Amino acid sequence: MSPKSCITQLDFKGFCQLVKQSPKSLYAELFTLHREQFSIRNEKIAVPKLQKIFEATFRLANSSGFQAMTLRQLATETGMSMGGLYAYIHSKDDVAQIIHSFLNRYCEERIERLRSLEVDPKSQLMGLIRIHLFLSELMQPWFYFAYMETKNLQKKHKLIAIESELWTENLIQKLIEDGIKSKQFKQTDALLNASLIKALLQDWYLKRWKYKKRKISVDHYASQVEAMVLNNLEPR
Amino acid sequence: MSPKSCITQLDFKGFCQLVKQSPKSLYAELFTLHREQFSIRNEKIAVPKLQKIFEATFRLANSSGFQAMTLRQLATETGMSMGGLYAYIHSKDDVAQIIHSFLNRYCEERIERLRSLEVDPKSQLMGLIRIHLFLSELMQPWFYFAYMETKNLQKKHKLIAIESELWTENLIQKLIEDGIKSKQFKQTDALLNASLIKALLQDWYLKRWKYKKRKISVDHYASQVEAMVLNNLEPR
DNA sequence: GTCTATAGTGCGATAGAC
DNA sequence: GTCTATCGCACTATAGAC
Repeated sequence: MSPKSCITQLDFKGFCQLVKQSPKSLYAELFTLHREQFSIRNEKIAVPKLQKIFEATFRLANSSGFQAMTLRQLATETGMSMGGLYAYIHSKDDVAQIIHSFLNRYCEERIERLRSLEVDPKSQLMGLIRIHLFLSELMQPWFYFAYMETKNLQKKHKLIAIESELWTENLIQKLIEDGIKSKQFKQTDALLNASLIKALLQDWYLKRWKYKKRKISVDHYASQVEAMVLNNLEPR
Repeated sequence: MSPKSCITQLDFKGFCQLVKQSPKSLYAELFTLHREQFSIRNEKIAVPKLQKIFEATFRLANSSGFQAMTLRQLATETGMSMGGLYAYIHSKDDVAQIIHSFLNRYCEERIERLRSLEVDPKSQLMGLIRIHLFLSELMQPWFYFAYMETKNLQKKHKLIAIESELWTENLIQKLIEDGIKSKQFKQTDALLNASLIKALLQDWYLKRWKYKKRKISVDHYASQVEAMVLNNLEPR
């Protein structure tokens, strides 16, 4: 797909073709990035096991909390033994830390790459909203986990998580400020508006169960958020 | 204060005078409502201890999760012994359950009482937004706890929590629909708009640390949310 | 690389003195 | 009503066979 295609006109299906992500490629990337943390050396063996481990972690942790999940449950759920599990993770907390740091690197890389496809502030902002929603749709359990389990992290990793929360917000804020300068947007509190937009983006992955039940697609949600944001930012 | 005073013109200070809540009255109400769950009979002794227990629970659980909090920590933090603690709670899960069900009853009662002070749909909606924000400001640790720890509850109590999430959303939805009928609002998807408004309301207590750091008051936040909602619902 | 078996820890909860 | 002391259990993590 041409890198010149506008994100603002992209739907979720098009987005998926653009990022070409499969479960296999995802966990291969995870294995490469965190190689030194695993005792396993053989990628062919590791990748499918990692997929099992992380998918089971999301099932268990996202339904009753990471702290409540025991490694015995995780072993049962993955069909592995306790000992087998420990070839892939050094400790329970390691799993949470890997999820957080992999998700951060993964998303920042994609956002940086895709958002440069638009030129004017308004299109860039609309593009960023779509990218964020589509990414969180593609990686919903990861986003949900990262949001709910941040406070279980050690202080060091907690600070990184907070920085990452503020990073997206900052991007949004800058785009609003640029839009005000170029008269596409009216004068307004850019930072507070950025926070409110962030809240709308996060609700998509925090309340997925609700939207799924109501059969609201991510494309429909994106267009509603875009409309709300524009109604609030554009001069009347 | 006169019950005729409009909520739409109320600030947080006025709201506090209206509900006349003090820590003591709050925990007295909690003791009365959950009397049968405590072994303690003497209210004079129980109320200050309950305050200590719940405030310590919020400190510990809201910073690193309820599951991670141990009863030994809670005992240290309250200056009580393990044995002493068990005169007030029958189990650790009891604490979470009491927080959830007390908060629900507490808020529903206040919302029902206050929201009837307005007449037209638009004012009612603005009033409901303010009441919700002010209540969550007054009881921030409670709201935060309820949001983050819902999934730790047993199935039975989890369902009640979900119902409560949908209850407010339903109120908002109905007010939007009424506003559409009375032509105050333009034709729009009332339910989806209600969800988005809910997300904005929840962000206030979920990201309190952020707003506090930026010195954004609940009054300012409320006016921004109101503006955003009206820009989106009113005809251009 | 994966298993079974188990060591060692720290938890929630209780019994009984005061 | 509150304390100290302790029980029994389930957990994380590891050692050693295969």
